[in-house]
Amino acid sequence: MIKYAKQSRFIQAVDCIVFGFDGDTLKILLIQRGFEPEKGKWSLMGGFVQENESIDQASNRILKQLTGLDGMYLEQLHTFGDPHRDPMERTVSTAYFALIDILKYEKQLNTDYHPEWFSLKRMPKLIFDQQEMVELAKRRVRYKAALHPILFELLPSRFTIPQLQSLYESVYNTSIDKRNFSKRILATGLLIKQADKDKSGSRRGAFYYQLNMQNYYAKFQAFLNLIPNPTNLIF
Amino acid sequence: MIKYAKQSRFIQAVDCIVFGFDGDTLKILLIQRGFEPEKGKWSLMGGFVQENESIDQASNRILKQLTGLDGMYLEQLHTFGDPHRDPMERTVSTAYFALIDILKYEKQLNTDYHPEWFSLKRMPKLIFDQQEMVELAKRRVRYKAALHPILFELLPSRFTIPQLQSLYESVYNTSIDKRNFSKRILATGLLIKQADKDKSGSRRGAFYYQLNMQNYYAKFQAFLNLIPNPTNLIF
DNA sequence: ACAAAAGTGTTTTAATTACACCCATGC
DNA sequence: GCATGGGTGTAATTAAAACACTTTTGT
Repeated sequence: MIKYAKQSRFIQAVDCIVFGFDGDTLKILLIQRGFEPEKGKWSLMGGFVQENESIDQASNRILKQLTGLDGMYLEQLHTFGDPHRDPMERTVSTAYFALIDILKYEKQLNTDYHPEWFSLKRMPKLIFDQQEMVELAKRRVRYKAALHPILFELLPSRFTIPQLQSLYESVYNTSIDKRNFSKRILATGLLIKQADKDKSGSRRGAFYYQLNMQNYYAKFQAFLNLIPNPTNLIF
Repeated sequence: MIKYAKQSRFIQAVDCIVFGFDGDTLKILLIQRGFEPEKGKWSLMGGFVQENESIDQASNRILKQLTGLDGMYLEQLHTFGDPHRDPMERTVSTAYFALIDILKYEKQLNTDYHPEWFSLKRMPKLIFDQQEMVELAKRRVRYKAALHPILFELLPSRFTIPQLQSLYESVYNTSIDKRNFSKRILATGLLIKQADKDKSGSRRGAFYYQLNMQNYYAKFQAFLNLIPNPTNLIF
């Protein structure tokens, strides 16, 4: 095949920022890097794009290989292309972020590469420019979650409104009035009330809800009001 | 230098979608591709990332080389990595979009590569997956402009409120009540009224305004209400 | 009977929408 | 003097925010 002459060719990498929620704290999944340079250091789930796969496919494959996880929400974040970001060799990396329910994927999580969940507040230093990737991913999640119902991806398929509220509160590091929160959330038409309750959090129990998937897909791209005072947010 | 063994290396490209406004219509800048494959076909401003530059730098360089334009608003859009997107050779392309005032850059526009402005409604077919890039860029601009004051990048430094309104109307393909529009826009605190008027559009003339750059940078990342009924928008 | 979390309704305030007339000017 | 686009104010409506008490139930 004729090829583009005299052009440089680079390694194309993918790095995945996996956010998880365990019902209490927002966490990030890290592994110990399996090869040089920086072998053994805490790192994002990363790898190289192969000849026969798209970068979207590569991100899914790499996540699956390193953690056993698949089928989760995964979105392209940004491409990092500083010529010196990887000291070994020029590497362009496209970062993706994923959102999962830690408990749901607990059994699926493959421990070959010793993945660990870290609280966002107590993360180790990461290699290369991965700290920057994580900062951008955090901002993107906060930004997007103010308008779109992505945080449901962090919860089990059945969840309670108090659980949902505590998730929003931890993402925005704020406290929200529960009367207004439940009004706002129910007004989206995204939730279907279940007949039974989660009794683990209180004596009285809180009703379970499930997503109305029809409405979820239909309204996903629209602007929803999911948090108080969105106009005052700066990212 | 030791390198990553046995990994594929790909061409890394950049494609730029340049949106421009001439006071009347929202347009896109295209050139006739200067090399094979698809030589002579209408195309985005594209090129290859070099050894010594970041992809952000490459996007600026390529725009400058092909059009003479620099210093405009330029933002990374998305990275396209389908293995067959370029039939010649596996190429990963990072798309950027730019926003400029067509008239302001008219003199700076270099015609070596025969760039032409096309109305978004009457665009020729583009090569590879560039149509998809343009669609995504249009959606991104509409999305972002509903919340952030990016459309000012399409206007001269001095502009009138009717001009601004007609820009919003053409981006959202709608008509907006002028009383509400001017209230909304002035309420942002982004505009400084000038003493003189633009007499070109009417006998009476419309006052010029300029951006308050302090407030512009300060509020750029915040959520602003710039269009009516943002909650009803679907992108 | 009481502690602990769930659930709910109303008032107040703020934001958004709808709507119509006068103004300035060049011809 | 009239046609053309520019500029402005107010009332009505809707959405968001503030706020407190009752319910359930395990101990």
